[in-house]
Formats: sequence, structure tokens, C-alpha cells
Amino acid sequence: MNIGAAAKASGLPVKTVRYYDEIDLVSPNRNGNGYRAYSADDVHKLRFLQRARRLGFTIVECRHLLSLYEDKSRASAEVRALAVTRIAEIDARIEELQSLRDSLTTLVSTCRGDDRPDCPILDDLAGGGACHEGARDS
Amino acid sequence: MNIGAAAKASGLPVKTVRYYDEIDLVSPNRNGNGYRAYSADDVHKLRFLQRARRLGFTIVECRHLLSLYEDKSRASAEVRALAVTRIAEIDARIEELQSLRDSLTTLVSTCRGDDRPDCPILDDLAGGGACHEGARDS
DNA sequence: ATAAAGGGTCCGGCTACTGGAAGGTCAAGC
DNA sequence: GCTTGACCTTCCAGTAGCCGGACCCTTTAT
Repeated sequence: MNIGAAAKASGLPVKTVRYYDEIDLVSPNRNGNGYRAYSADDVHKLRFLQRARRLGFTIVECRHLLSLYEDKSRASAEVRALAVTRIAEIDARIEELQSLRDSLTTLVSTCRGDDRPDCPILDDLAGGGACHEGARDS
Repeated sequence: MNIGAAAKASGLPVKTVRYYDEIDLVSPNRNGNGYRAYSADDVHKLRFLQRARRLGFTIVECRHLLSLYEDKSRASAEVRALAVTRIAEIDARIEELQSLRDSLTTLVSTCRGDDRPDCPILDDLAGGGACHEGARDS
């Protein structure tokens, strides 16, 4: 199976599949002409990677998951731990974004948004609003 | 004011301040010895950037905000529009993360997470779980 | 005089790819 | 046999926003 077909079967772009070979994530054999020859197992791994990436796992985590997947005797606890960690990271990121959103929303609500030049958003960015910190050097 | 002091006053790392010079975001004059000489206005801009970046504006947006800030006659509507766009982006990102979180949570809840090898998380990644999509090529 | 602290440039690396150029290979059609 | 076009190869550069480090110079304090 050439790279084009493998890409199609796994739902990944050709460039990405080639990249995964380059970083030794899925490295197929080569044909006589130098073409990558993807086995059914390779394609299976690519599909695995596509799903894991879509779930937000990093490449490093994917590598880990893949090795866990290959290791038929590993404990499911290890995989679960990885997933739980991911969830915690996602939660943290969501909270961070919520906080950003709140700040921006507050700013926007104070800005008339008309054609006049005074804008509380810029004022806040410039001065930091309530907290006016020092730096009184000239 | 040398770069170190400017960095401290703006709350940015020295490397970042130098980078902002490199990309012509805040480019101070130079002293006779080649050192960057930050004016009060430069530092003001750096602080502006620090806040805007913390709010998640990209460098391109920051450049835009900065030029709006410098332009005393611009309409506040333009700034407001930028902020509103940012909020929409944040909302989209939050939703995306929520959906990821949901998927992972579902997977984790089905996994015992003990020392036995069978793991629904990996099974799902491998096979796609409920939705078994085609790719019936051998 | 010397040593530490702080400046300067330049290069490489990080994530996870993506786009493009230059060239080899293969199957089909004429 | 020859051409065309799709497909494959490698390599290089770029994306965002810096960070770390090498190597060298200047300033300041002792």
C-alpha cells in the first residue's frame, strides 16, 4: 500500500504520514523503488494516531499510547492515568480561557464601540485599569 | 533605560523584549555602545503588549491594537470589534475543549484502570468504538 | 587588575505540521 | 517509443512566540 492510499485509509494528510515516518512513529518498509510500503498493521497504527491526535493527545503521548497498545501485558491503569492527566490539562486550559473571556467581556461591556476615539479597552491595556504600578523613571 | 530595566518595568522577559524589537513591535533607539535605550513611551508600549498578550491577543492583533492606540482619532468601534472577535474565538476553543473532555471522560469511565491488560480506551483508539467507519481495503 | 553583571548578535530548537521546488517512477494512451 | 499526468522521493523554509546557549563586548564594583 503506497503512502497515498495509507493516508486516505487513515484519514491523515500524506504530509503528516510522511512526517510520522520521519519521527519514527510509523515507519513502513520500502519497496524496491524507494516508495513507502504500508502494511495493514501500519495503517492500523496510523488510524490509531489520527484518533488519538483528534482527542488532543500530543505526539509524545501518542508514542506512549502506541507502545502501550503494542504491549499486550500492560495494565489498563497506565492508559487510564494518561487520559486522566489529559482531562486535567484540558480543565486547566478551559479555566484559563474562561478567565480570559471574562476579562475581555468586562472590557467590551464598558466600551461604547462607536466612532468616538475614547476606548476603555485600550485605556485598560495601556494603564492596567485600577492598578497603576510604578516605573516612575524618566 | 537599558533592556533589563525595561523588561522588569514591563513584566516581560528580556528575551521577549529583544524579540519585540526584532519584529519591529517596539524598537528603541540605541546608545553609543549599541545598547538599546528604552524611553518611557517604549516601556509604556511594552507594558501594553504584556497585558494584551496575557489576554490572548496574537502578535498581529497586538500590532493592530498598538497602532490603534497610537492613532488618537480612531473609532473605539474598531477596537471593540477586535475584542469581540477574540471572545468568539475563545468561545469556540472552549467548546472544542469541552467536547474533547467529554469524549475522554466517557472513555475513562469505561476503563477499570486496574492491572489487567484490557483497556477500552486503547480499544476505542484502535477500532473507533461504536462508529466503525469503512476503509475496507486490504 | 579583575571579576561579575549586564549588554550585543546569531544560531538552533521547541510543536506538529504544511507548502513548495526539483526530480524519480509508473500506468495509460497514442 | 514517447508523452502526459499522477504519484512518489528528498530537502528546505516557514508557521507562533519565543527560549537557551555560545561567544564576545562594556560597564561597574572591588
